[in-house]
Amino acid sequence: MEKHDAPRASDGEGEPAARRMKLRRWREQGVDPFGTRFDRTHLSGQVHEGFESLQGQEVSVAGRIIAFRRQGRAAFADIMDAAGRLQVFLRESTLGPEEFARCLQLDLGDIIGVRGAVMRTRAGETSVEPTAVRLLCKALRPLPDKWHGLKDKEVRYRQRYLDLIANPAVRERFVQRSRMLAAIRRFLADRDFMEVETPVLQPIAGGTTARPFRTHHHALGMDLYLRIALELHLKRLIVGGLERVYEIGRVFRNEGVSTRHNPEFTMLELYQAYADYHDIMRLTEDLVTFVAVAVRGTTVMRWQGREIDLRAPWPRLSMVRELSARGFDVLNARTDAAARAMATQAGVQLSEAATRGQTIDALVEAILLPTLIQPTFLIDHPVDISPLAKAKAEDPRLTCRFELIIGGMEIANAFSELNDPDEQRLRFEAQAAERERGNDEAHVTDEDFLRALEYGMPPTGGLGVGVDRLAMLLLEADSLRDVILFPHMRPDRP
RNA sequence: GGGCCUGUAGCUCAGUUGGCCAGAGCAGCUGACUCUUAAUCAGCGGGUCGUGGGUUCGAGUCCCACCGGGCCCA
Repeated sequence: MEKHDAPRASDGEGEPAARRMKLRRWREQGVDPFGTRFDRTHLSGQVHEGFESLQGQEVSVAGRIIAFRRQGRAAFADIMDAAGRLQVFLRESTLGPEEFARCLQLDLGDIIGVRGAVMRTRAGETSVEPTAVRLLCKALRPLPDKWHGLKDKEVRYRQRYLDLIANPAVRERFVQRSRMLAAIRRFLADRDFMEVETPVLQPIAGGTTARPFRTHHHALGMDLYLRIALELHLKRLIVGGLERVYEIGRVFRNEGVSTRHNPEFTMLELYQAYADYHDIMRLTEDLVTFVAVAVRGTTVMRWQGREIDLRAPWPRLSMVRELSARGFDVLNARTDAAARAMATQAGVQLSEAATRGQTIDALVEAILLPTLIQPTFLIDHPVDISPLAKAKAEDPRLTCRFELIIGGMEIANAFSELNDPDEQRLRFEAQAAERERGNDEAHVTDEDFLRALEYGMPPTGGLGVGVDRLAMLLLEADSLRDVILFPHMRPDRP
């Protein structure tokens, strides 16, 4: 194979080989292609916004080259930094022939720092005309197509950094997600909630009904589980007198992957002593509208082709009454079997052992949820699917619990926390019986938690919010994968 | 778990009924150009057509299996 002085794609495996050759050339010229630091004075946005006062002034800017237009003894490079793009106007007469020639070795994707005067081109483009250009990082792979961008969803999720480089809207969405989290923290801080962190690795995974991930602690020689909820530790803190606590953290559930499910996702859970679930409903209304206005400046969202107005108050809807109104009086069916028959009739598949509560739950999901587009508090959950919630005094078959439904999605779940340790023990025992019957999602008895309750937990209202789903709504995303930076994917085969 | 769709150059895509069909644009390389901004102009290189089988004289194209991804449903 004939060797040329200039890099040729045909010499190796295409473009990466050409870039490797340029890498060598920079080194031969005494330039470290992976620089250390650069004193930046301005972001691209500041140059654009402050042009009037900056014109003619020297600034230092840095960023990735995303476009390069050669024009004889001049060239235009567009660089991208955290704030956006900025044009760099490279001229041989300003840089000198040697330095200019060097700049022509730059590739799309390289990261450079430049120092020069702020100016405007004849075409009116605000630019920096550098007297010095420094290579800060050589890119060894080419960027996605400059015009069509990066569309392949698999690559976008697996190599999110490329998505962020190529698609500004994606970057903006994650900036907004960050603002959303900040707004939640601000809201809770204003109400004297204290942020805490509790264990992810647990000997038993409780706080909800879900299948956990299992892992192993070698030194202790024991299996541990990744948490499926934050609940039980946070309630221990209420016992300990912290009174208003919250945690925003990752939980892990060993279930399927879809546009609305990711095996690890972010939960917000908060607990407020001396409150009940009615208080928590009002708090939830305030929280969600506050965050919506903070992030979007409005309570009106456009989501999956529908308009959703988050303005409070939101209706409270009894699930059992609602089902009953549609001819499914499951709660008062004579037997569990009769209850199941109603569901089957409605075309809902159930296991043979489904309890009345599970039957109601399945019917709600099939019949009610899809109709609840505007924010709605669904209340009156059966006690057997709510093992940690206080029962209603007026009907002990139901609990003081609500789920917030928006856009047909469960966004939040809350209740007046059960604080009677003996009652809690009975609930755990009922769950254990469930497990015996083969439901491996049933709640596991947590003796340590029961002991904590025996010391006394004040009446408490608790709330859990699916942060990613809330993000879908507020950021108007169709899929969870569009609000999670690195959604779960099967391992890529090399 | 079920159904539908999908995988061709670094990126975005086209490839008729199976037959000079392995292509285009961008990106890359060479050259020209000191105000471009999807720069332009001339030329050049680049492919295990997801993987493995099968049918056929002949497969990117048809069949089967597998791998990955997307959407919808339970």
